[in-house]
Amino acid sequence: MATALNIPQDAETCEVKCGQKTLTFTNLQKLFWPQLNKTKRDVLIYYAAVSDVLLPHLRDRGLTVKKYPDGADGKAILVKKIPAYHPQWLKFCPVVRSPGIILEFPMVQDLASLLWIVNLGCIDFCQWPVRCDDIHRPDYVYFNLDPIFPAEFSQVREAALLINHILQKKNVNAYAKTSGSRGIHIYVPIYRKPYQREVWRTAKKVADTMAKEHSALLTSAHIISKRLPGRVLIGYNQNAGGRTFSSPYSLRANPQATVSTPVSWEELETGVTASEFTVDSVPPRVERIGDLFRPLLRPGSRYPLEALL
DNA sequence: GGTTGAA
DNA sequence: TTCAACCAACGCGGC
DNA sequence: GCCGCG
Repeated sequence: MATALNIPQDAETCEVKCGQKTLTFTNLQKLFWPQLNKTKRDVLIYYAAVSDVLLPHLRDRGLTVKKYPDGADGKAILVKKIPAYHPQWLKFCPVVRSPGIILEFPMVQDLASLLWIVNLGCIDFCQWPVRCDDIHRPDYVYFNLDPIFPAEFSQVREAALLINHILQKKNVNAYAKTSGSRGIHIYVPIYRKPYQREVWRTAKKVADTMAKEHSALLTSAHIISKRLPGRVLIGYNQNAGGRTFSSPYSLRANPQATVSTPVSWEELETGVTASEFTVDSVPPRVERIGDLFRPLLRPGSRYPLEALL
């Protein structure tokens, strides 16, 4: 059952009980998507509605927070250090950046933390691929598929299906979500053993091999000028240290208010588009089919990194 | 968007 | 009480 | 060492 947030339609501010915690929502009528007539209130209601499927993916992972004080078309402010005024129950993941310098990344451990961060003016969520108890060993390998002009989303789908087919031949199950804009993200859950660097090296090897063997469809070139037009980029560099991935079910700050949405391989075969998954359509979809990314949370669905080679 | 701290 | 300032930074390859 | 990239 989805979490419904009880905010009066026309309230400008509102106090909400979240278990023992009390949250104050502010500027609720602020238009975040003027063309869609969607407000900050709609963002809070969206995240509450999908919180059952979103929270397990965010749990124990550091986040980078992006604020959009002027809505989805406005400037974005990246906030790595949450200011001192945060509630005392918000949890952090301390990361030693260099000797004597410790950065504290916020973690969303419950609904209250999620909504407190959303109230800062946050639209999209980016999470670390590692959990805080072992910040050097990722939980998954990640490929970022992006169309290179004039390629379109249909080619990205085709590329995703090809990559899945190749991984299936290695008896590896992968999971896909729309990026929310023009691409698709592919996740392969791995045992937490190899260091980030090793995961990156393997991702590069896999991407380069696939691009070499299917050069009419794929490219893995890091340098933009070396990417052939009309191909699909299979990006591996997000596996490098210190990078974050956009979370599943994250809203995107684009004019359509799309959502980065897990999709099945069958859906990709029958031709879904990225634009059909939005702030309006995703909550009922999640109610209907649950979380297609749930296997990523189960220890039993993981592979040794070498299985991808 | 929210807060702090200076004017 | 008003108002400006602040709010990130790094790993990787290639050259 | 610096640039391009994300």
